[in-house]
Amino acid sequence: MATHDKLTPAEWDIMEAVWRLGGAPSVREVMEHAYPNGEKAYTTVQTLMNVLEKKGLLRRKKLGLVNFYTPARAREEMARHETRSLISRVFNGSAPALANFLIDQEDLNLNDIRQIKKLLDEKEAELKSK
Amino acid sequence: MATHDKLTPAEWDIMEAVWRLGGAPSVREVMEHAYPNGEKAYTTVQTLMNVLEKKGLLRRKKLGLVNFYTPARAREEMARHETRSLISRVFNGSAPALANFLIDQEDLNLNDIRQIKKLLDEKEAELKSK
DNA sequence: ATATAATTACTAAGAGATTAGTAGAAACAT
DNA sequence: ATGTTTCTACTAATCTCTTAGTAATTATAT
Repeated sequence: MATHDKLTPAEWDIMEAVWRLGGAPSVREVMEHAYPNGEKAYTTVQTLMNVLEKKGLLRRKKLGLVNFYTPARAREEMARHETRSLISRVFNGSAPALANFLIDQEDLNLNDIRQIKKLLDEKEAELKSK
Repeated sequence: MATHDKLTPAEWDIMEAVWRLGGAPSVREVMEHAYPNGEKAYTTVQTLMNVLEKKGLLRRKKLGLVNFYTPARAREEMARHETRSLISRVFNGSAPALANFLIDQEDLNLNDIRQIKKLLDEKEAELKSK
């Protein structure tokens, strides 16, 4: 249920911090990591984290009187989700179309290109072997 | 001013229709194209289009008593913007990281791979010639 | 000419996102 | 033991997005 809620920007900030910190950070740790200059109030961060728990993206465990939060999904999983959403909205559902666009529009240097080609070779070999 | 407002999902729907229709469609044309089964009320579409005009993404011109709208930005420009936003949020600002992810995670067939390689070759040649 | 239809401008209600305050409990410092 | 800090739970204000209604205006049909 609520298997795939989309992350809002503020929520993404929080998740980034949780993923980055690793383990089971508290509200305070997340706040200090995500907003080192007090950009957001403590209770704002707390609220966001509880919203994320309700959405099923964080898990909460109380030790003593303090809540500790762990991510319910890997960052990579979210990256895939966001990427697919871009592909379907903007590139008409075609991953190759996004790839083309990237190569056309974004700044890739010779090194990048070489590396991407290597990956493609590997993928190609993998496909052929099946 | 307001040089780069992000498109919300509903706004994206509208812009898609405007881009697709070409020329200078009216509210009714956009509505019929974007929501052929009356999913949204006429005035909803109207409101969205006026918001988009305020945000600088559509231009409005009144002929007789009817407003006609033209996109203020090309679809490709928006695609670039959205893609960059993904790259910076999710891929730590690295376009090659997204490319790698795509190749790893998305379903590319042999044809796709061949075509992407071709593009890479062209890009490589272009870079070397400078 | 009068009713009907289409369009606009304006307004607003409801939902979701963002921000943060307040009250109360627990721990801590002196 | 009392005052300070830190945390939670709860509440709420504000903002943005989404949806659509209403009133006025113009065009169309008969």
